[in-house]
Amino acid sequence: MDTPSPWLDADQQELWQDLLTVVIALPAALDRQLQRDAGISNFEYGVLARLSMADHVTMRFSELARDCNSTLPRLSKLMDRFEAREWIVRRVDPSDGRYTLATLTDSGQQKLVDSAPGHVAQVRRLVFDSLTATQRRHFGTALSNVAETVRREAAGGPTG
Amino acid sequence: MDTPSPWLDADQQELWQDLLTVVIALPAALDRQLQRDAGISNFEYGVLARLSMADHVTMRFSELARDCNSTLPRLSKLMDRFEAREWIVRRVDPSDGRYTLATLTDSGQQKLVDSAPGHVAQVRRLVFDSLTATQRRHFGTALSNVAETVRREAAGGPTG
DNA sequence: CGTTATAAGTTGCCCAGGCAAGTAAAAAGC
DNA sequence: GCTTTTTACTTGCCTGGGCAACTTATAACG
Repeated sequence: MDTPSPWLDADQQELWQDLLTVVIALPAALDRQLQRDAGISNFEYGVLARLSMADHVTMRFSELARDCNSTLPRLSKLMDRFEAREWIVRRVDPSDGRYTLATLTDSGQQKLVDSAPGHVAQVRRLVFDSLTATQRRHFGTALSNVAETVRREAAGGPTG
Repeated sequence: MDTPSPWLDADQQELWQDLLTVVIALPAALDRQLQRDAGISNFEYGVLARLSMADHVTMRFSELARDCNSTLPRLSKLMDRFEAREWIVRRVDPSDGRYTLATLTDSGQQKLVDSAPGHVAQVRRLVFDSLTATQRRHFGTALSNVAETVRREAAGGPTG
């Protein structure tokens, strides 16, 4: 392979700065709105949302962690809090004692329903309203590539 | 105004999931590489990089915080650590005692120079290599809009 | 000028999350 | 079938970062 120039050019720098702004400030903005209006974080919202879409509103911890871009310790501790608020119940998987199942309770579902509209509105406002229909398509395509690369990295990646 | 449909459609959902993956997993991947190869975080790298580009490698804390998407308390504590490692020196702005100036030391610059190549390579690998030239342009345009919106939100936003 | 208001940093308290070590259950090896 | 390994989750320890309260320095007001 030839020697790749070690630095980013001006265009790349600008894109990179904007991307940094988005990856840092966007989650912060989502957290602010959810914290203010619903007392939960963006991550917590995501877990409730994912569970609500599962069969019998029930999932294994490991699967839930993967889908929510989380680690197991992080999810385990979150579930402690959710259990205390009675938003989920924990039980050992009867078919394999290593797995733990989380099931969303009625009040957990209610919490999601209550906080969803404000959150969705915030997502619209911060992301979709900034883009034309064409831009949205292009953005989606490019983003899908980057997301795929990053997902692979998060798994075994180039190290494994 | 008419009633906006409260949910995202399928395309929007997909874009949104990819965006969530990127904003969560991309910083994590950057942190892993930098932590492993240089013992610093992505945020710390960004602060070193920004300072290195300033006149006399010196900036006011408030300005540095803005440019690095940081809060003052966060930056203040980071500077405690950097000062302990002698990567920066702190001094009161002689022209206005409220401001504090941070100046990058030689070893601070050295740290940046040492860690830059690996970091830049990681950025290339995770972002730019996933995109064609055309996608990169489109992506940059859309991203710039979103970044602008999010920056405004981080400042006074719609509340202020 | 003395008083009040505003701006820039700092500190303390608290909590979330990372990592490494520990536990428990199932699968593999022999 | 007993030991060893692997998988899934949990726990403890430690650090980073958010927020609110405090300190200090200038600006604005009268």
